[in-house]
Amino acid sequence: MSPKIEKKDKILDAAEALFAYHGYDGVTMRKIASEAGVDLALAGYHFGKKMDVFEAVFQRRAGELNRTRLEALQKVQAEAGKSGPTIEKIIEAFLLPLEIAQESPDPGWKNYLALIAYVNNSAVWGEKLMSSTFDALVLEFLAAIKKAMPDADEEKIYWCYHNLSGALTLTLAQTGRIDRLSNNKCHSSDFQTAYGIMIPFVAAGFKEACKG
Amino acid sequence: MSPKIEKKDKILDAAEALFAYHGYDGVTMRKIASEAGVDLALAGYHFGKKMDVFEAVFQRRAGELNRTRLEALQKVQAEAGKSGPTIEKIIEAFLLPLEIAQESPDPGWKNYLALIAYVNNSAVWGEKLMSSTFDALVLEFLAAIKKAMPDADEEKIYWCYHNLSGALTLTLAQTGRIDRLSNNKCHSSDFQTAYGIMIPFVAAGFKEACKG
DNA sequence: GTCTATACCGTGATAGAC
DNA sequence: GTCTATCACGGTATAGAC
Repeated sequence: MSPKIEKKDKILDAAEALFAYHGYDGVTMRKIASEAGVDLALAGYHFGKKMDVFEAVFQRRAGELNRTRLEALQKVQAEAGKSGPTIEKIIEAFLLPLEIAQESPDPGWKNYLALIAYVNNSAVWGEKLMSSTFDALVLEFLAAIKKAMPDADEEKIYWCYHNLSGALTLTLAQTGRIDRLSNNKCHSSDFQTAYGIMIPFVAAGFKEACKG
Repeated sequence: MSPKIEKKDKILDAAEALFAYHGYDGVTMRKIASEAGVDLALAGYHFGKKMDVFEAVFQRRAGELNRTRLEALQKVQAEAGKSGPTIEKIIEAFLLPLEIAQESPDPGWKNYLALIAYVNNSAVWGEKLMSSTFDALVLEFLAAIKKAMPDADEEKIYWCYHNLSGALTLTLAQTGRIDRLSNNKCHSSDFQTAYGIMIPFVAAGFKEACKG
C-alpha cells in the first residue's frame, strides 16, 4: 500500500499551482503535463479541453470550502443564541477557515486560494465562476450581518462586503508587495497577522460606513 | 488641422483596453493591431516587443496619476496646518483622484485603472511594475497617516494599507460581481457610491485596527 | 479503463525585405 | 512605415500500448 497519488490528482495539483500564478492564458497544457510528470494527452483524456481542466481545478475544493465556512458561521450563531453574533464574530467565521486552509499541510490549498484571488479580480472569470460558486454562501453571511446591524442600509452592506472581499482577495493573492513596501517588516505569507488585523479593521469599517 | 490621433497612441489605447480585460497572456499583438486599426508590424516598430508595449501602456499615465495624488495630499496638508490632516482627509486624497480619472471623458483612464488592478493582484507583475512605480507615492501617504496616528504600530499601518489597497483594487477591476450579489441594487460602475463608502470604512478600520 | 506517442493544423511573435 | 516569411509553440485528436 504505497501512498500513491493518482495521476489525475497530480494533474489537478500542477494545474492549480500554475493557473494560480500565471492565470489561464499564461499556462499551457504542456506545462501542466510536464509539471505533473504525465503525458501531454492524459489531461485531455481525464478532463477534456483546457477550459475543463480549469473548471475542474476550481470546483475541486469549492464544496469543502463552502461547507467549512458555513459550519463556522453556524457555530458562532449557536454560541450567540437568540440575539445573534456580533459583527466581529461573523467576520471571523468568514475568514478563519481560509487561514486554516492556507496553513494546512496540503500546499494545494494556498494555491487554490490564490486562484480564487485571480478569478475574483477578473471581469472575465468572475461571472462564470465566482458568483455561481460562492455567492450563496456569501448571502448567508450577509444575512447574519444584517441581523447584527438592523438599522443599516442594505446597499451599504453590499459595498462593505465588497471592501472586505477586496482586502481578502489581495491577501489570498500573495503578491509580496507588502514585503517590499514595508521594507520587509511585513510579509505576504504571514496570514496570522493579516487576518488578525483584517478582522477588527473590517468590523469597524462595517459599523462606521453603514451608519445612518 | 484635424483632431488626428497618432497611430502610436491608438496602439496604446487598444493595448490598454485589451490588457486590462484579458491580462498580458490573453492578448496578442494581432488583436492589438487590429483593434487599433494599424498594421501588425507597427506596434513592434514603435515599441519593440510585446512586453515593451505592456510597459509603455503601464507607464503612460503613471506620472500624471502620481502627480495628481501627491497634489491632493499636499492640498489637505496645507489646509490642515501644523497639526496635519485627519485620517479621513488623507484617505480621501488618496482615493478621489482615482474617481475623477475614472469619470473622465477619456475612457482610457478607466481601462488604465483596471490594468493597475490586474497588476496589483498578480504576484508575477507586482514586483516588476507596481512597487517600483507607485510605492514612493504610497510611502508619502503612509508617512502622513503615521503623523495622524502617532501611537500606532508601524507594522499595523502597513497591513491596514494592504486592506485599503485590496478594497480599492477590487473597485478598479470592475468585475460586476457586486451587481450580481446584490441582485442589481449596486453597480460596479457606481464609483461615487463606492468611494463614498470606502472612505469612512477604511478610516474607521485604520483607527480601530491600529489601536494598542 | 488508463496511459503514451505522435501527428495535425492553426496561431503567434518577431525579423528582415521592401 | 508596411508586407511577408519564418519558425516555434499550443490545443486537440487519434492510434494503439499496457
